[in-house]
Amino acid sequence: MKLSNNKVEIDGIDKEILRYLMEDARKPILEIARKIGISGAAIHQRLRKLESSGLISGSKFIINPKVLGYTTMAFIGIYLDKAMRNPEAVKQLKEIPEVIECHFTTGNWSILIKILCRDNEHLMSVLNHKIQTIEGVSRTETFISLDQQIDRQIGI
Amino acid sequence: MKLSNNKVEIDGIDKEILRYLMEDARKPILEIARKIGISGAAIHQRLRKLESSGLISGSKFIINPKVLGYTTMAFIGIYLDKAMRNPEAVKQLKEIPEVIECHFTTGNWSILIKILCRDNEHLMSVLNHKIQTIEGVSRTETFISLDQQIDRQIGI
DNA sequence: TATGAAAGGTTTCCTTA
DNA sequence: TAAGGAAACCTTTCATA
Repeated sequence: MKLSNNKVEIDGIDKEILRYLMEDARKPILEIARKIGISGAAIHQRLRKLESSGLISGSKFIINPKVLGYTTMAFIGIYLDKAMRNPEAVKQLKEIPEVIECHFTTGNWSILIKILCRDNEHLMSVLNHKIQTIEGVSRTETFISLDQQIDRQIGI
Repeated sequence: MKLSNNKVEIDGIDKEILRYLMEDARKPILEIARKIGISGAAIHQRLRKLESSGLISGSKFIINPKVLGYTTMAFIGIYLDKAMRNPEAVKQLKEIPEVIECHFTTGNWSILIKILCRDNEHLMSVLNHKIQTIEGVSRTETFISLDQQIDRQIGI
């Protein structure tokens, strides 16, 4: 149900279903159905409702980049020239596969990105040859993530 | 196959399977099997291999926090007193449900976190009553994400 | 909002190349 | 070591309450 403030209302059963599937998207629906005590078809119907409300944006297999040799994660604050149209810079950032997040932010920087590289040498090369060469990028500040301690979705 | 440099070697079929499942974790395996031209059982066997290599860390339903009323994302750089043991601060950050990422970083801050709040008022309350009250936190710098333009996994 | 039933998909095991 | 067939179980949709 969609409330006037545009939030979606979900009940305890919806939450229970989502908590299982947020942990493991391929958990058998019938297994969840037996734990909750309703039919599999009822769960499918609720999932369709949650999908059309926009609460569920999809499902993903999560791959571990370290196993592919991507061991260096970094945040980069980007200063853009006043003259530069931000959307053009973002368009170019999208072409860089190492860039995995990009945010327009308040504060000193115009843009904050998260990037994933094989090692420090690769990071330096992406900075010098891909980020710094984008038109309008005047300066960057790099923060390497030495260790990620928390990575989760909002609790429901 | 695990190479001496600890990277895992995957072939074109593995990549094709993963590309489908990284987009949609519940995509029918038999549908993928028909597109690739091998049996469903062969795909399951490859997925088991990829799981035991650690390349696949699991699967998740992705929920859209905006639909639950969480519209304000922010990054917070945290300065810790020298005396403070960082792991103790992280332990306390894990208890704050709004904190969805936490990184030890190089640079000015000890810790960089990403948080998800309902609105600016909620953000201010988390900062003042939850983050700043952690022992050892001396100062914070907040960057609100006005708009996230890129959010993806590493390409394979 | 929930159900049973039916058609098709998942997953495992065993066998084969 | 990688692939396929078969069997038991699960998913998904539909008609229906």
